[in-house]
Amino acid sequence: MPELPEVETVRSDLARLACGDEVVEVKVNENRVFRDDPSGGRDLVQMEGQFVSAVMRWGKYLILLVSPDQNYRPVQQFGRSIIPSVDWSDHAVTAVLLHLGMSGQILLLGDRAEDPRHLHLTIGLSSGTRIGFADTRTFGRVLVSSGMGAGPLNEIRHLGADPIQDPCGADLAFDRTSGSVSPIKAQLLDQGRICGVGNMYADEILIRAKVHPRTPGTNLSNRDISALKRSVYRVFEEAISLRGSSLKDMTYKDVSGQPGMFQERHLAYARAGRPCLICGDSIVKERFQNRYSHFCPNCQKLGPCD
DNA sequence: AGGGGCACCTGTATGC
DNA sequence: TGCATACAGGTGCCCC
Ligand SMILES: [Zn+2]
Repeated sequence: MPELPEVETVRSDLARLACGDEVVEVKVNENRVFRDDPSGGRDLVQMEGQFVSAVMRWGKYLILLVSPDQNYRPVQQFGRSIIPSVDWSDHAVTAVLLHLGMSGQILLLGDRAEDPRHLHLTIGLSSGTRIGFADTRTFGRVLVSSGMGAGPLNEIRHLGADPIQDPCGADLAFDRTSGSVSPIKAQLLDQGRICGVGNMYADEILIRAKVHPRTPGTNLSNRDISALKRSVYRVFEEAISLRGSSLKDMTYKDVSGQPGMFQERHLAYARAGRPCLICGDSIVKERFQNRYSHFCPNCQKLGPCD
């Protein structure tokens, strides 16, 4: 599943492939990807003839900046705090937002005869490169942002701190954690507090911090909060360097179809019944809010008394 | 206000 | 073999 490290891997590959290229052709095969786009995809088609200025990311959203000016580049293209602070109101720039949902893939396409199934959208570039958006479960979506100017894009205004993009991302993200009774895992999954964490990385963060997923925020010590912050960085930085996690189902692969390698470092996710790599006890799998949590009942205790 | 529940979707795996 | 069911889960919306 594409979460922050997978989307970041796609972002950096796509930036290398597409920056400076002209959008020659936009082809739409499946209108449902535009269900949240006010123009139903027409605005994207009208970008033919414009140029890719940058490929950015906030949480699990990919952000393509497209401009009629071939030489325009946003000031902080490779820096941090891009979305909240850069003022591009003096440029003719449009942001295209892509969310991969559960099974969305950005793919570097080859021969047309070998196009994959569920290819909903293709973007042809002047270099000859064809970029595809394929998505079997169709939870992914694409939309052209309505508002550019100072401050965040309207459509992702609700997102909280991005722990990698924001200089103090994890500090910002955890400032309200111990004031809420919500289970810590629900707080990690809340994109309005910290964005980019999904079910898989939530479990990997929690087991490294030795915190039980159902611990209410109000029961967390300062030590727990510090451990959680450190785990967020540890997990995301290592997962990005290993190009994300690809499981058996291969719902995530990179733009060239290659798997990531962070799944080999998993301590909890998809390891139910196998030994905890810290203490040897069996990892358990437990229903949690329409998903599953994977954790070690010995390393991650719920209360002070058990 | 904020938290819980659910719809959306389809390929794969499992059970009878 | 075939049909039914479970499962994977991010997001947004409804409801309390
Ligand atoms: Zn353990």
